[in-house]
Amino acid sequence: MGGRREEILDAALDLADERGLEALSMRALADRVGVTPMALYRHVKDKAALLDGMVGRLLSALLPSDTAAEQAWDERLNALAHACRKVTQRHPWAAHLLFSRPAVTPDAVRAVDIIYLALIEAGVPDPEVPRLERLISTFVIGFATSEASGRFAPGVLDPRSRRGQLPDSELPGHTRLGPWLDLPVDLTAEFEADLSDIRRLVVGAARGRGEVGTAGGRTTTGAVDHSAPPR
Amino acid sequence: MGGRREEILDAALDLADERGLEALSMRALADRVGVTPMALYRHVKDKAALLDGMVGRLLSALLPSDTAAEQAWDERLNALAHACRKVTQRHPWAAHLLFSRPAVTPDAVRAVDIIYLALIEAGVPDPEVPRLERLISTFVIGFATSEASGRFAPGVLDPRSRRGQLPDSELPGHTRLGPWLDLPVDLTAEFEADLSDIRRLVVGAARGRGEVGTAGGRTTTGAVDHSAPPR
DNA sequence: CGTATACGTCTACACTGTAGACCCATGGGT
DNA sequence: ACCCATGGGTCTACAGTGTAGACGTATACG
Repeated sequence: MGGRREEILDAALDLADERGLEALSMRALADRVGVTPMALYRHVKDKAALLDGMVGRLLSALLPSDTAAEQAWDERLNALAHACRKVTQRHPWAAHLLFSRPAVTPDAVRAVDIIYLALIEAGVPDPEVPRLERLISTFVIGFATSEASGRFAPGVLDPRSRRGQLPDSELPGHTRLGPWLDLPVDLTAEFEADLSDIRRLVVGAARGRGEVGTAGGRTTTGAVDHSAPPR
Repeated sequence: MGGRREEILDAALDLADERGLEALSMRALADRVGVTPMALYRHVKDKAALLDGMVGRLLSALLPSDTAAEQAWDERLNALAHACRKVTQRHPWAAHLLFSRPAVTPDAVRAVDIIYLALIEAGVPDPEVPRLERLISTFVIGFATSEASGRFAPGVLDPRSRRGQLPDSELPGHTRLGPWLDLPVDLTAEFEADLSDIRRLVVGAARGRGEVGTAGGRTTTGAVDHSAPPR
């Protein structure tokens, strides 16, 4: 009963993987399923709904495949982050959709809950947890999207020629960093390092930390007000 | 000489602001400019090039409007971040484009340079600067995009009904956080808090920091190898 | 004068998403 | 035996989309 919808979604996934998202038209998809374009609308309200269904399928297939709940909080966070990156590596077209559609599917909520639990276990005070969840997920999805859509490096022009557009005097930072900019980046290592930094940030939030403050004399604590519990 | 192109780009900006990005067709734009669709192609290679030109114009108009270079590094970072968010607040459609098109325009490079300089001045060791720049810009753009495309909250369903899809036993994190999830979030305050956290992360990278380590016994330092300077 | 250059128009093509009407097999219920 | 609801599929048609190609025209410069 109704396995047809999943067939269609999977066909759409394959098609997008092979020929890119912009090649995913209702007609092309119908062709691949071996059916008339309009037949798809029996199983999918819209093209938008089709896309939603596709990311839903991705999330359910790859995110909460966690058999191990015995790991430490930071390992669980890491696993989730890497799973997310793996998805957008396998399906680069999906990255943008993760941003456009709010995380409203059950599996997405489940993923959020995993992060909540990890933060709580890390000792982050309850009122801070939602903010940190958003911070983490935003960064992870942002990194994955940047990588998938080529915002990080190579592009068509290497950093050298990119810089060439402007006189060196306009770009003191670039000239100062000089050779460091030209080496190829190992994005996996960088992702790891970033996650490690974020982990540090979480443990910082776990102890009340107010003394680490910035060098610039600013006094904001980085915490939103949580003096009074909500009614 | 060629002021026509800017006229067209500005008309496109206005149109996208008023009626959204999906209403920006070559025909509609041509109408607004008072011209035939094909006339646009004299000034713009593609529709893609049109979009690129639009974000270029946004960046050049709003990002490096910095008259004050006398501020401390963290204030300059803050200013840049807030400018970015302001852009995507005024032009929500632009958020996705920031991710899709690599930062290749001169103004984008200039923005990157500003971040480089700030990090250097903060005392971050040279080899770490590019990574931290990517981390920061990724987060800032990610936050702006999330906000602009409704990934953060309200959406159509409030958190209560969202949670309702799943049994509470499946979402221990949500139930534990309970009331904190239902209050409206002040995204401006949250952004500020996030930036403050990131600032802390930067000063952490500035001193060699290796002792803060995670609670879980993991020993990664978060730094990529920078023992040997590149040739 | 001639000619190049910038700008614009018209027509046409191949595609897109999708509304509306119609068709046909299956399986119960009466 | 009938009827008819339901799930699946087809055909046609419409309004839009981006854009290639050929053709026009007006100004500026040799």
